[in-house]
Amino acid sequence: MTSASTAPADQDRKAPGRPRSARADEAIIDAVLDLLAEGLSADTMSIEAVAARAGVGKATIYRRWPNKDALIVDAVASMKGPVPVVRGESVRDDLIALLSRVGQSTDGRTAKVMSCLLPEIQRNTNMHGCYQSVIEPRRQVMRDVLERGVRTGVLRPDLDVELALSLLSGPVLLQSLLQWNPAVDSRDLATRVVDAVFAGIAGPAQR
Amino acid sequence: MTSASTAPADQDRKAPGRPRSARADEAIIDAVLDLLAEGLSADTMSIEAVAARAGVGKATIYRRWPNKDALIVDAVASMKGPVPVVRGESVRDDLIALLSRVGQSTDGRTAKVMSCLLPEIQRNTNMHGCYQSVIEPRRQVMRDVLERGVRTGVLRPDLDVELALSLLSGPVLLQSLLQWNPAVDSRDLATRVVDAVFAGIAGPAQR
Amino acid sequence: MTSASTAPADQDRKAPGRPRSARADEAIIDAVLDLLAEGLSADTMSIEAVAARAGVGKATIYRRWPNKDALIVDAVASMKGPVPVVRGESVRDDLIALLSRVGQSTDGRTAKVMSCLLPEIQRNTNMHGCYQSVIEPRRQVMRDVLERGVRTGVLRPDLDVELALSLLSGPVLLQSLLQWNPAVDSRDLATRVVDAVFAGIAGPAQR
Amino acid sequence: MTSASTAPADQDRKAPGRPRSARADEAIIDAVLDLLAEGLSADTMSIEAVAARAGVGKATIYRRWPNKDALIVDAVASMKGPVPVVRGESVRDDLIALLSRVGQSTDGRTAKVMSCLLPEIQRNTNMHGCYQSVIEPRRQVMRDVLERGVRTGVLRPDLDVELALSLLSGPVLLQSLLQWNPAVDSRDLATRVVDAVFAGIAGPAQR
DNA sequence: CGTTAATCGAGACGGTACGTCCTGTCTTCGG
DNA sequence: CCGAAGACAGGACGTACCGTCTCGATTAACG
Repeated sequence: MTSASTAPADQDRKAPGRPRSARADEAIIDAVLDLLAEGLSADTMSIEAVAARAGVGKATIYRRWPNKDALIVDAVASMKGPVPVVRGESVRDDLIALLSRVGQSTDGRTAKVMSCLLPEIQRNTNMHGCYQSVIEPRRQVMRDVLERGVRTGVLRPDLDVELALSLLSGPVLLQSLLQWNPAVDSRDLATRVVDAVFAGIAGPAQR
Repeated sequence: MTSASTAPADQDRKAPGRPRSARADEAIIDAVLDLLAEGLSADTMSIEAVAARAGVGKATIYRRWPNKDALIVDAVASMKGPVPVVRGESVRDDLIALLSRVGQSTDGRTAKVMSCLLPEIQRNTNMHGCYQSVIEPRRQVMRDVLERGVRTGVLRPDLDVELALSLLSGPVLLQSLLQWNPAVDSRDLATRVVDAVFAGIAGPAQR
Repeated sequence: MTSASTAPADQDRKAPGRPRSARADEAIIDAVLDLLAEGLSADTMSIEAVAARAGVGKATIYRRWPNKDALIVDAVASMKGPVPVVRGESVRDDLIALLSRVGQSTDGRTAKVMSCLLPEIQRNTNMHGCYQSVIEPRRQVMRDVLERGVRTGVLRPDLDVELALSLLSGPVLLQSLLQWNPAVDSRDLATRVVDAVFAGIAGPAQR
Repeated sequence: MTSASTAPADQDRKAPGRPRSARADEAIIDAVLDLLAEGLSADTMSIEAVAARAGVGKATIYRRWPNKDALIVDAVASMKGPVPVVRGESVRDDLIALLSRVGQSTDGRTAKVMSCLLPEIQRNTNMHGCYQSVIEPRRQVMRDVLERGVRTGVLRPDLDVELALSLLSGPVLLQSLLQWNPAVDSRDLATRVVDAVFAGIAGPAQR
């Protein structure tokens, strides 16, 4: 996933010279996440600070990533961990479980860092690769759940899956992005969103 | 609205010396919007570039705004124009009208600039004032429409208005933020979102 | 003399904007001379160290001089002080006086710094301006003395003045450049060189 | 002469392992001389460029020389070739012959490189070894010629040999160092210097 | 003939300095 | 007093080398 990963099977030829230090990779990624968690934005964070924190020369960073954006993309991607797996029984429970993970993580700093990712994407062309590696796989899991729901009749047969994807993830993402209310419980919000989207908001006069 | 605007009627005392040039104000705001429309982010945009584009000295900018963030907030706020007014007949039509305006504008550059605003808010404390002056008024208009819907029975009597606000604006904002599909028509998306949220996505097996 | 000297009479138009600080000029030159006197060579000396020592930003240095070489040339030139004036009575005494000053100065650091100048000249094209501003004026003084000697008959009527210039200054400069023997007294060496060049080294068998 | 030359007779123990490549030695020295001849100074020349030009790893250079200065000293020393031998008949002709070689060589690049040597000596302590191996032997040859001249009566009996050494070599070295006039013929200059120093420059009024 | 050990090329390592650019403040001038 | 122009101290940028190190692959002489 890391752009600098020297896939050993890419070519049978292995690279000459001293191999790159895995410890440096870790230290750099860790330093980026630390600094992001300390509240620095992607632009405020300086490469020099990353190098100092990681105990690494600047060149060691620039050897691996062409620019700060690529570095941050990789750092964030590494933090997200594996793509979640759903239980596959209840469509509603699966959706709640998936949405609960948005903007939350076992690791404390994940929550702070995650919201740095989306903003950069739309305004920074270099960040578009991030979408592919991080966001899209998770969207695909949710898409699968929705299609299963259509097949089993839990969801409307004429459902626009992409639209439903937006209906569900939009509100949750917006909350984590803008943190209008940081006290909101992630699981509780997810439950309320799923239920409301399932049932609709129309009243008696509408039907 | 401009934080530095020396409202002449604010005090009976008139300012001594040369009054500030209104032309400079306009030129500066215009330059900021131009640069944002050209794709620069709030951080990439340098004050020096704004000054050069506006044909103005840097001091003239710093005399009016304490820092770059405040300048951008004002620039974006000035661009959004007046708070929209709804027709007040059909709740559904009013919601569609409001959501259609998100991420779109008569002015071509508005669409590009708007999505620069939200990302900055949650990570930049200086930007929180922006929320108050730009976003919240528009949320209030939609909140009013939703409450009217509850009263008239078009919406559920037990509706959580804030949640409904998120359900409706989340998907639309997310689309404009991430521009997953730039070809999406703004009005069409708004219509589909409103209808889906009204009716819900649950299928026959669910009921 | 300073390349950055904003000659006020150069144009009747005076520069707009804030004028350059004379204190910064002095502080920078002083820092360069200090560092050179501490034994750093022209290459070992870093611009960053100069800026730190002078309490000045790097940009303030680069605004005045295009590169390190030009800075050093100016620093050394400023140190040499005014072109010496001879008494004009005895040709021999004038030559001894002029040669004594080579590689020596009342200021302690001058001696250490001076020898940094010549080596750079021949190998660094940027340094050629230094020759014009520092060395050549002093050569001209000695040239005048020699021509006076030819007119008064103290020196041969067919004397090649340029060659004599080399005969006299070569040995003295070489001593100061290479410091083969740092204990050599500057005035004593000058006296012995002048007398030997006057009389020649040929023995009885030669005449 | 090479400081790193593992004299095989130095110890009876011969080194185990793969012996050092003589081709690498040559290639490195050659690359240094090439780069110097291309106008790079001792400091401008980077070890990395030497390694690249020589087709050699950097470690192969650092295994042989402790630093750049030592490398350059050896490179220049190797270029100077053997100490010249004089014919021993005419003192004047021998001196002219010796001085003509200063700053000139059959090899085209020698002339360019030689003047890089002296400047470094006096300001770079690491270079002092260079004086011993290159310059002093040549000075000794000239010293012998001068002492022979004193014995045979061609030169003054009370001649200060060291001073005479400076009188003769100073002007010639200075010319090659500063290249005030690159068109000067080396042999012609030597002749004029020797004759002038022999005869002195004093005129009729002096005697 | 296989072991051993120093060599080779290549290049990554932690650093330092480069020269450029931008920030937010200041200092001058003319209007 | 305002406006423009621009200098100021500071600091991050991305590049280039430094001198050291770590690789796999040679390349001899020794056992």
